Formats: sequence, C-alpha cells, structure tokens
Amino acid sequence: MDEVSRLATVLRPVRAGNAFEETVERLLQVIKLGLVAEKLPPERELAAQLGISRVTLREAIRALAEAGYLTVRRGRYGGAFLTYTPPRPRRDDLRRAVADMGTDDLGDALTFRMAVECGAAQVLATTALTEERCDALRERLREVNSAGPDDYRRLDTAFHLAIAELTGSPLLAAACADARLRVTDLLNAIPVLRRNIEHAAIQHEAIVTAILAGDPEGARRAVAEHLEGTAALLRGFLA
Amino acid sequence: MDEVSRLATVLRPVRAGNAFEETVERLLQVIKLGLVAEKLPPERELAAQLGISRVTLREAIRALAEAGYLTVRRGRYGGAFLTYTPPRPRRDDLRRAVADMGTDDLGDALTFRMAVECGAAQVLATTALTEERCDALRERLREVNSAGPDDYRRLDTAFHLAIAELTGSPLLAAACADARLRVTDLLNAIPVLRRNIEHAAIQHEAIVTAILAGDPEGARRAVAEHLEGTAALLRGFLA
DNA sequence: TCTTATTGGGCTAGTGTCAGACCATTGACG
DNA sequence: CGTCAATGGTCTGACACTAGCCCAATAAGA
Repeated sequence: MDEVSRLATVLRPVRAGNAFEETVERLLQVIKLGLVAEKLPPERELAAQLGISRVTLREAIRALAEAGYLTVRRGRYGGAFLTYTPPRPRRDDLRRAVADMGTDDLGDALTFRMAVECGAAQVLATTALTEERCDALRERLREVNSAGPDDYRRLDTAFHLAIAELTGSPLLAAACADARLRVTDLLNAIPVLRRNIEHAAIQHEAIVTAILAGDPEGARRAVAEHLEGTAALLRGFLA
Repeated sequence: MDEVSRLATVLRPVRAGNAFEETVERLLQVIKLGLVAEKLPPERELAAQLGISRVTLREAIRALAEAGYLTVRRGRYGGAFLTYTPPRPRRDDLRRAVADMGTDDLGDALTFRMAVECGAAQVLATTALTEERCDALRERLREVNSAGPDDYRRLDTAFHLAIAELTGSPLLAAACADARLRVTDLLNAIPVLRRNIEHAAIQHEAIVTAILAGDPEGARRAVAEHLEGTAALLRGFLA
C-alpha cells in the first residue's frame, strides 16, 4: 500500500479500448442481458445514445451480424433484429468459462458485484420510496418469481438492476449493470434448475421485504446471502 | 421502469469525452487528491499507464501547467512538478460549488459513494485479512488520526481508498476512487475544523474496529454514519 | 570539466472517428 | 397500385489520436 500501488488505482487506462470495441461490447451486453426484446433502436438514435458516430456503430453492428447475433434488414420497418438464443449449457462449459476469465478477474468481478449490489440494496432500504416505486419493485419480484427456465436469467437481471435503478442514482445503476455483465457469461453456463429458482425466489422475497420495511441491515444481509450462493459455486471452479 | 428506462442504463455514452479531456480530468484528480507528492511520473511512463499517446498526454500537461497546477522542467531529473496548494476555503465557496454541480448530480454522487464505500467496508470485514493487510489498515488510520489540518484531506482520502484497495478488487477500488473524486471539489470547499477531525477520528476508529473484528454489519453501519454527516451537510445547500 | 543517462520538446506518416449529406430499399397505407 | 416515411447503405472532408523517431536540455557523477 505504498504510493505506487495507490497511484495505480487512479492511473489506469483512460479508455478501455477503441470506440468500435467498446461499442461491440455494449451491444453484446444489451443482447445477452435480454434488455431488448426484438430489434435494436434505429442506427441514428442508437449512435446518439452511445455518443458515437453512425459509421462506428455500423461497424459494430456488422461484426455482431457476422457473428450471428443480429440480422439486419433495410427499408422502413427494417432494423437490426436479434437472432440470438442463449445456447443450452453443456457440461464443462462453466469450467471453460471460468478458466477463460482467469482467477484474478473472477475474484475481482465477484467482489465488485457483492459490494455494489449490497450497497444498492442498503441505500434503497434507507430511502423513502414512493408508492409507485414500491409497486415497480414488487412487479419485478412477481415477474422473476413466475418466470420459466427460458426467461429466468433475463427477469432475474431485470430484478437486480431494478434495485439499483430505483435508488435514482445513474452512477450506481451503471455500476451494478457493469458488475452483472462481468459474470453474465458465467451465469449463462450454469443450467437453470427449478430447485435453484425456488431457492432464489425465497431470497428475492427476503430482499424486497427488507427494502420495503426500511431495514438496510436486513437488505444488505439478504443480498449478500443471495450472491454468496453463486459466488461459492463459481469459486469452486477455481481449483 | 419500462423497457426504455432499463435500456438507458446500458445505452449510455461509451466515452465520457475525448482523450485529452479525460486525461486532464484524471491528472487533476491525482493532483487534488494528493496522490503524488512532488512530481508526476515521466511522460513516457505516464502515457503508457493511461493508455494514451505521449502527444495527448503532453497536451493535457500543458493545459494544467497553464492553469498553474504544474511546472514543467526539462532535462534529466526534470519532470512535471506540482505547484498546487489547495486554496483556503472561503465563505460561499461551498454554496457555489454545490450550485455548479447541480442538484441531480450531487444526489447521484452522494448515493453512489454511500453504496460503494459501504459495500467495500462490508466486503473487507467479510474477508480473512493477512496480518500484513491489517497492519496497513491500522497504519492508514494512525496517519489520518495524527494529521494536521493541512494534510487531513489527503490522508482521509488515503484511508478511505485503502479500505477499497485492501479488498483486492481493482474494480471496487476504482469505483471508490471515482466516487470520492466526484465530491472532492465540494469537500475542498469545506473548512477543516479541529472539531470535525476529532469526530471523524472516532468514526474511523469504529470502522477499523468492525472490519478487523470481521463484523460486516458493524462496518457497513459505521461507514454509513460517517458518510451521512458529510452528505447531510452538502444536501443542506440544495435548497 | 566532460560524459552520459534521463527527461521534456517536436515532427511525420498513418489510422480512427466524426458530422453531415445523399442514395437505396422497403412495406404500410391511402 | 402508387406514395412516402422510415430505415439501412455509402461517400467525403475534417479532425483527433497514435506510434515511432530524433532533437534539446539538464544535472549527477566520473
């Protein structure tokens, strides 16, 4: 913890890569997280939201189309349509995914996720929520709890992100989305079992209950327990 | 919380600005946070760490030199030397700083900071710390508690960042650094009073005690209380 | 006093990215 | 069956950024 190591925290690269690479990454996230149902927004609109030129965006879309994630159609009512179905996880997919990621990065991602998601739940439990926001949270809970195996990951993501977004802090929401994204590939390699869903449902209930009751300690603990299950499973592959 | 608002979290700009602007921002952070004592690393080294070209870095350095933050000297043993002393806060500086930032951004920054710092403390308290790391934490505590008004901000920053860095998660450390940076200007506008330092010292003690005792609930609560003081003060200027 | 390693200063050729304009295609709807 | 609005496809000129190279200045140490 000398001056050098303290500096390293701030003196990291100012940009993660070139605009093209970062755009591909972002779009991939939108797709894999199931945040868009059918097709991407029009190029002009999307480029504006991402703060890049249409040229760069189009290169990214072309790359994803060639990789089979998108199919692009011209003309009115055209656009970039999703043609991606998460592959059914096979044995050893998870082990390979964990190995691809690397020991350090996995630990980093899990720690980061634990911190920001617990923080978000705690903050939300401290906040005086409007009735409307309470309803939104209950609605997400209802959705994920009534999800089938096919929709589960998507709705689970939506539930977790909703907690961060309801805090009203874009920074926090972005951090949670980022944390989630870093483990998406790993989660997708885990088969969704009915037993796991039921177990998660109980924990989701506990989280919402604590938040609505204004109990930050309880919310934090419930999220920590919930995430620890996944973390322990993944860490088991580090051997 | 419809599809559009959920998308907005991920479909934000891929880059905050151009490389030059981001670099100036980063260097300014290093300087204002007191993370370098005397002079910046050599240009070639710094450019590599920041992942930018020397040309761009030099532009940033020149801008900061013109603004009076740095003095550049050529030749061996030369470099970019710090010539910045935090101005003594004057009345209404804080009000102006808060107004400059904007209501939404301030709330966002405070919420974000609360979440990530509490999360970091909680995680660290859950971790089995090596003796060496415990010592490092105690050392930071000792430093900040024995600081005079001039060094206080710098050592306080170092203390808070140390908590995040000791988790071993670069992502989390970066998030905490980012959160801290977003309120730096505001903190610098608050006069450092001996009474505040003493009060903070007690809270710092409580945080370290809880972390070393492996008490995540206590650590979280101690950090939350500590940050709430500052947050409440700043929020008071939102009227 | 001279040498030399280290550091900032400056140049160039090449690539990435952008804004904006215009073209091509498509399908709903009159 | 034609029209036309919305959308992807393409081009151009300008600027930002980069890698790599060499020059200029400086101060420690022989």
